[in-house]
Amino acid sequence: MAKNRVTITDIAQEAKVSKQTVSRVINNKDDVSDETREQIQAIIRRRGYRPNSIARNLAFRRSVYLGLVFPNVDIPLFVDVIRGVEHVANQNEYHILLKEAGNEGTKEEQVLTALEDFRVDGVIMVGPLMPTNALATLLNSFEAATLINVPDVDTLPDHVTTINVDSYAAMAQLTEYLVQKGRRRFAYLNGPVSFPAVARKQAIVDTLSQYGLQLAEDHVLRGHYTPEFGYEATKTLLTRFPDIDTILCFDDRMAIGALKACADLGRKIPDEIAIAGAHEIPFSSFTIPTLTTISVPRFEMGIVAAESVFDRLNNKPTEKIISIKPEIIFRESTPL
Amino acid sequence: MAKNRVTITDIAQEAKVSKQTVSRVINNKDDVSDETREQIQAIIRRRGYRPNSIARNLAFRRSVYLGLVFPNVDIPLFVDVIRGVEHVANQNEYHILLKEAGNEGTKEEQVLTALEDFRVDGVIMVGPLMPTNALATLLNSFEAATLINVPDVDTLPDHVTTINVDSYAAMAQLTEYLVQKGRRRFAYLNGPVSFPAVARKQAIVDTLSQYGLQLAEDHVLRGHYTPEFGYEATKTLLTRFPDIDTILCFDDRMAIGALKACADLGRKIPDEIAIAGAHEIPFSSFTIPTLTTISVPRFEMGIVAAESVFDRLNNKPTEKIISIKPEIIFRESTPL
DNA sequence: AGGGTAACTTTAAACGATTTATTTGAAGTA
DNA sequence: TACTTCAAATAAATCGTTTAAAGTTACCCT
Repeated sequence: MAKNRVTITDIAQEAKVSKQTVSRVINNKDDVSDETREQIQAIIRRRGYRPNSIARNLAFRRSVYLGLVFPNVDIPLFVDVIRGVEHVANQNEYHILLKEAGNEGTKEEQVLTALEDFRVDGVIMVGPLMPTNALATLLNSFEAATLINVPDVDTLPDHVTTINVDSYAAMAQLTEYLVQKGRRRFAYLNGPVSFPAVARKQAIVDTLSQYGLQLAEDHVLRGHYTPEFGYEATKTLLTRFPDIDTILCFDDRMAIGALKACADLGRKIPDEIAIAGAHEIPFSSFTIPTLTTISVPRFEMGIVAAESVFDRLNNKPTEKIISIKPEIIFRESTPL
Repeated sequence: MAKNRVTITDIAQEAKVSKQTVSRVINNKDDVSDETREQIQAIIRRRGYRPNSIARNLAFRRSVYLGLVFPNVDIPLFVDVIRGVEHVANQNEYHILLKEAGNEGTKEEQVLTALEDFRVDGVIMVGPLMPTNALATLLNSFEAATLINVPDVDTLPDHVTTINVDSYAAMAQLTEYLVQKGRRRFAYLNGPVSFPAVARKQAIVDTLSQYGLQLAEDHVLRGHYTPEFGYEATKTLLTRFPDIDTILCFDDRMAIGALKACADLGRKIPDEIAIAGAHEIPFSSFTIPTLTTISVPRFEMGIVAAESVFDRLNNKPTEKIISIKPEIIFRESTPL
């Protein structure tokens, strides 16, 4: 039960010194004799005193909080990014306030406002969806902000760092590879609206058109990051367009559903149909067949994001735009 | 950039009223005339005033924070439990402070102490590993605490709620089913030390012994929740003990590795070897063959955990010990 | 007109720390 | 002795809000 907690005043009284002397001891400052210091420390230990962080944060002007905003905890980046951020936050003795902003960005404003109320020192936001200029205004309230996967990086204020995965380049490279292997009829299972989702589709379209090919609109389906969607979508596509020879997926989870659908339909992978995913997950090298995927260094993104925030807070020079190169991992689901 | 923020004093000055009147307006209290109220609200809107939550929390004795502690963000329960907790926290206008305590529980004390410093109103802790009596002492600092998956529930203080999955019952049922299908030589891929890990193994041992069978110690390997471990462990086991006919896994991720290993070794599932996992993941119905698994209602656990905390905070009557029944989902990886 | 009451407002004191002066006392210097 | 210097400690103000108590009107009633 929340007991009546010991305060700095209690300690000061018992030690027969002023609160300020106690405060000095707590914060390891000078101007306290060794004798007094030890005596106060002994009392603190004995009484089990722990300074109230809320009061402390009010007096400091630092809150020691970092806001971490995801559209949804279900997105592919979530676990690894949070691991990276936690790691760096711990090193800096910061704490993480976690928020969901909704898959359609509906709660973004509300969430940022709440974080502002808590005077978080910095914000890391993954995949914001609101208009960039409105976002820029909201972000003005924070000393440091880092956005992951966001378009229009140029129009953002100076104190905002952006980290983008170069989704376009990776998908273009993968598409080109498959075209050179003789693939002609591409389909794309797209994810919920997001910046990388748009970029990747554009990469496919552009690359195909360089070869005089095209990605038909009815070969593109949009859905969630689930094997269920991948399964159903693949069945639908292959029923309607049996000559499809390549299915690119926004996410490995979808791709796993696609693999299963092909297995159920008796379509050979990769001979008849090539399949590739993205956002490597631990399972993609354990599927049957193993899955070709675009690997995004998610943990590193979390690390870099958090570091950029702390660099801002400490007025260190920081890059404003950070681009991360994904890597294509070729496995059995695409032709050699 | 952190600009100089508008305070309640600024609003009071501009409205030519006292801070307290403004406070009343903010908190929707009585004793303010409609005229004054509207006027103040207008000023608040115009100046973009937002009350400082830190100062607020200091004045209230509620922090509006919930601490959420996991051993690691990589554990099977993580994403769904957090979703559940977030959901309920949002409804109550609470905020989540997320903490990792380490897979060996090394940081548990440190983390709980930090949460105490922040005066979180309640704590939800998943899979604590420290000795129960030490834990009980630490939890005394909180008004409400809920533990998920913890042994020795009886020795915990009254204000602590525990939520346990009845891992023992489910695993016993599954084992019995497989024995009745004629399986005799069981192996078990165990997870990192945790309460459910211990309980499930015991369930296998006990059930087998009822049938005069036993789980040989060298048929039990321990490792992390990864397909890699499942893969390697399965290969090791099947090489050393080719007559194993059942591999039970602590987690679906391991089981997926086991499936792959059997495929690589040319062992037929389920005819030669039955495989089952636990903690249903989205993929387990998309593996080839599909995976039999013990399904734990993780999202509901998050919901229930958060609700129990709020019930405590609001002095509503609450159950002290909540037991959750997992469900066995039979699929292709075990005999019909 | 006096008293009572309701409707508002204001003053002042928390909340629990830090920060900014200021004071005290002892030691050093000329 | 008188003056400066420095360390050690204290007092008071501050952070931005709420809460409790006191104060002011205005209105109604007899």
